[in-house]
Amino acid sequence: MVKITDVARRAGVSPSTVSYALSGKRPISDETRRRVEAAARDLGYRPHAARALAGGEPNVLALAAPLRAGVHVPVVMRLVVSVVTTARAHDHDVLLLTQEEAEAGLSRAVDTASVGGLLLTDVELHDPRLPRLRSLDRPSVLIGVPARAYGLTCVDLDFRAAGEACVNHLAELGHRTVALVGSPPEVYLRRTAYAHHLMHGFTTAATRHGLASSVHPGGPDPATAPRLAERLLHEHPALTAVVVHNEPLLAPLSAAFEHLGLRIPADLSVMAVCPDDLATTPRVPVTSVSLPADELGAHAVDLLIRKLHGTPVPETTLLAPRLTERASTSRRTA
Amino acid sequence: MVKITDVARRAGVSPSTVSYALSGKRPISDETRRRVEAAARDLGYRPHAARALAGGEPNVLALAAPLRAGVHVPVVMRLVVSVVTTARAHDHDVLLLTQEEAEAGLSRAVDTASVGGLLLTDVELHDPRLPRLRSLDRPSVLIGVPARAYGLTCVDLDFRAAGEACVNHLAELGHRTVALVGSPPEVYLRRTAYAHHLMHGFTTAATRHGLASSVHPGGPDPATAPRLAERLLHEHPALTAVVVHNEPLLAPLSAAFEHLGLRIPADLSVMAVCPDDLATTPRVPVTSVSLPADELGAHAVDLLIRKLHGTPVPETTLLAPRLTERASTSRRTA
DNA sequence: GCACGAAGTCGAAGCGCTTCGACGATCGAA
DNA sequence: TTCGATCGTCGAAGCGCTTCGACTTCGTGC
Repeated sequence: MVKITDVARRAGVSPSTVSYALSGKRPISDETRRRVEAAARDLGYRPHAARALAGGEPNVLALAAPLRAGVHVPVVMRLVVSVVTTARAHDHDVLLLTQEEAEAGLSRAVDTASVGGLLLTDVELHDPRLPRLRSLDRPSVLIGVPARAYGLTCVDLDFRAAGEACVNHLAELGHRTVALVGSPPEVYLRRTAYAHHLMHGFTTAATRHGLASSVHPGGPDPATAPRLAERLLHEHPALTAVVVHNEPLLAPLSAAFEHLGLRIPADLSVMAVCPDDLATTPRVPVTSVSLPADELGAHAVDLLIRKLHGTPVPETTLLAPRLTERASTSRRTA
Repeated sequence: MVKITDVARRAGVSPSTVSYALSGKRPISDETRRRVEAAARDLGYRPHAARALAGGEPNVLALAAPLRAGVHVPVVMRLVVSVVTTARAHDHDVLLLTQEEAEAGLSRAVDTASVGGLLLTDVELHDPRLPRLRSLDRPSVLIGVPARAYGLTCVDLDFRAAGEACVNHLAELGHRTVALVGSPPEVYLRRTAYAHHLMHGFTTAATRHGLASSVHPGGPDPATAPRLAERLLHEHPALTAVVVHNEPLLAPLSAAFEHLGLRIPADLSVMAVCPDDLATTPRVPVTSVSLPADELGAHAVDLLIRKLHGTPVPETTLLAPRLTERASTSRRTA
């Protein structure tokens, strides 16, 4: 392993000069800097973790991504990838924490490895990790907005507005009875923030528009789609529009409705809240509010990096929902 | 932050005694050890990364999981989770590296953070990361078996045997014309190890049994399933059995065949190589060779930890394929 | 021509921890 | 009783790096 003294010797300067030349924290003559840089390059010098010890900036972020039951894996994965990629762009690596020891894991990560900041996903309204998080004096960013966000930095899609946007769209199209097919029950039982906010927005907007509305957690298993479709139609005969906030169910549910003889959108309008590419999977492309997992991850990391630099950042950043009309929604005809 | 001197002061001993008491590397009287442990507990002491600097064991593993096009995300995620979980059980954390800078990332990880060992997934037959890996003198484990595995430690499902097992099973059932629906083309273009080995096993066994066989890369998009089903039947009129090694395509492809009027297994036997729970997704549960992602991740970490401890480990570990008969295969009747 | 500040460099200290070499105490064996 | 071995503990060194406080040159203004 090539160390800073090796570089110093080769460049004919002292270690501290190498440090300054490489970090730019003190003025160094062009001549010297060039020699140092050349030496570093020739030797393949890469600074060692000791940097963190000696007061250098830590360059690892911890990502707490508990993969809990009921979350759609590909979406989480996209988030993870965008986090890692963005972190790399800022010259940081990512330490991955999962379910196990969620709370203790945070503390451990903070001082065991040279973790500079924390990123939490799958945030619950009353997330048990928050007290620990507040007590740790490390910058952190939540991907998701808990009930009490005071003093925390949060980013998320504005799920409440997303729910409202769906209902507004359907109300404008003249629909009077709408249903939300949401995440699996366990997601609501945990009071997962995003699911809660979306449902809240959906219900509120429906009430405001005077629509009849109902909410149905959907199983994660696509095989349950046909049964669910039947149940919806049976329990709500006047139903003319469905909002699906459940990725694995979207395509099979659309198919199931068509199987039951409903034409989309003529007989039933379908909307979704999901990543854009999923919205085009069903036979009829689905009008949807985009779930920008990549953007969320990138934004979260950007904020965290800013906090690491001591730049003040907004407390809660909500990405405005983007609704894209596709072929699955139309004016109510029935 | 609580440091070792704090604990030492509170326990009324010197820092070195604390270190020894906690690590057990030298005999310490019960009395003293208890006091030290109590002090550490009271103060909430957790050792800092400096440990690595001073010659302690590094406790971070790097997981290089390039999420390349065409791989089935949920399977990778399962692998990742089992790696993280198992690593935690061994008191290690996991640094996640993705696509970007695959090769440089390895080197960086090794000396920037206190990474003790490396785990590579998505291994290609002639993986460009291998030279770098060999030059780094850090223990590593590949999840996947490249063409030249000499001097490396690899773990994987025995995909070759898996391919053979499928064909053997079908041959025993009297099938004479079989097809393999494989991973997306890009996976083969990269010469991804697992896909290659499975195809190889499939083809070899088919030849040995004198079966007519064909191989068809399958798109990742479920929507392409109906077309693919038609094409298969059209190009191979005598086809009576299909092996699917393509998770997202399994259910839609089964459905597509049934849609075309084929009864499974009466008219067409279907097999899969996939995680067990996916095999039960299609209407007719599919006879399958299990893809034990959890086991693979756990095993890989176990091996890596053993290597970190200096224990010799086998060069290549191949998990024997486990074939489970379900309702989708039967004796050829046609 | 001199004092003074800026530019450029260096040496040394210290980050939190482990580990090596001592050192006193205790104990059994001679 | 004495000697050596063992046990339990401590102090100090050092891991690779950053940073602070000098110190030495210069160039500039008067």
